[in-house]
Amino acid sequence: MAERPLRADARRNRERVLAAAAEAFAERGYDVPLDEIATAAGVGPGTVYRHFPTKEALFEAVSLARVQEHVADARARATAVDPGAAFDGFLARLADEAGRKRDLPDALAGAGAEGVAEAVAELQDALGVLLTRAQAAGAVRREITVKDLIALLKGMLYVVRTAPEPELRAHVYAVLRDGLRPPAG
Amino acid sequence: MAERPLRADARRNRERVLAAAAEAFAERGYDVPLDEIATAAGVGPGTVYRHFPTKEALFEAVSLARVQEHVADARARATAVDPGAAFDGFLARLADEAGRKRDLPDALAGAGAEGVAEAVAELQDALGVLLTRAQAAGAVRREITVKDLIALLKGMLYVVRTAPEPELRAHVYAVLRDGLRPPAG
DNA sequence: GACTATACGGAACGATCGCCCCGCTTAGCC
DNA sequence: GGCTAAGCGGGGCGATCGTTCCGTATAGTC
Repeated sequence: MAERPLRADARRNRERVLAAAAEAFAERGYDVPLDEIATAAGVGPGTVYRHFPTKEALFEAVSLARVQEHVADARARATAVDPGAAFDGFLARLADEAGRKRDLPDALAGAGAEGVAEAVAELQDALGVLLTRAQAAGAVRREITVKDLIALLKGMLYVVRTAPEPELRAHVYAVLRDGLRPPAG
Repeated sequence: MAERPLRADARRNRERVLAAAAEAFAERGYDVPLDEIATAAGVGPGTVYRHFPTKEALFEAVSLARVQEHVADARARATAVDPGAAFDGFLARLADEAGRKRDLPDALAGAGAEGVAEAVAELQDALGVLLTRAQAAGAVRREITVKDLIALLKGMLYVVRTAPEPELRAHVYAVLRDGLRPPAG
């Protein structure tokens, strides 16, 4: 165990690779060749493999960071005075982020990764709090489960990713938000 | 021009390839190796290329058929007495179909194909009729455009494709349907 | 049944890409 | 400054896959 600390250059390179990968995956999805990520990081492919055993592992590392970011966001909103607004705020931020990060839907899908699945579970918990509170406040229909919600979010992210027009996005968001409200009649 | 008619075996093989491709794309998306499609069709890869200049062309042919199927469906519902029900029916059928056809979202996306884009335009027209009538009947909120609707449909198809549980699908459908209704207040 | 254009099958080519190896460089330490 | 282990780079291997080529088979025609 007792992991020896990384050499300074190694740590720097690891970070560069992560940053380059985050950007590359965000812009072009999982399909970017690994060599391109390496080049963007100013590093050889071998170096990437020194830090991440596999391309998928690299993707997972990036996904993990992405998901955890939103876990933190959800937690931060968990105690807001207005549960409905807190819920909406989370959705809005997620939608906004998705416009810049092509890989967000895939990250949420987990792709069968160990650590990411755990983070998604955390996200479920954190989102569950937001959801339950919003439901209790009458801002969201009651039969929706956290799983439903995450599925819907993935759908929204997918739409946003393939449709850059802000107006269209706004409509999609509005439909989702209103669809989540308790039915009128 | 004056295309000479295909030889009998050629026409049979062409059809087999199309059928095999439709099934393969439906189940596994665009990523199925072409050789597998050929094998499933009981044909060599060369034969596939005799009928379709490129793998993408084959995919487009399949997509075209898929989209046209729904164009026909939309048109058939255009004159129904209850515009709201007609609209709902179209949505429901589309959602149902998506469960069995992984490639439907991509087909709708058009993927930059000549003929498919045209079919999607037709779908827009046909859907536009359904939409306008549903809006006039007060069954769908007015600010939604056909483009919004198609984007939302793509999102729904994506969700359905990645989530096999029927209950979850039903919830997603319900949220979408209710989100499309005119807001209560 | 023979002839020919059409079509078929599948081996092989080339490009792409994930991943590994190994000789060279360099950080960390005395 | 010298020593050593950690780290680096990039050439290259192997697998996958789209596509092509060409010798063989067969439908269509007389």
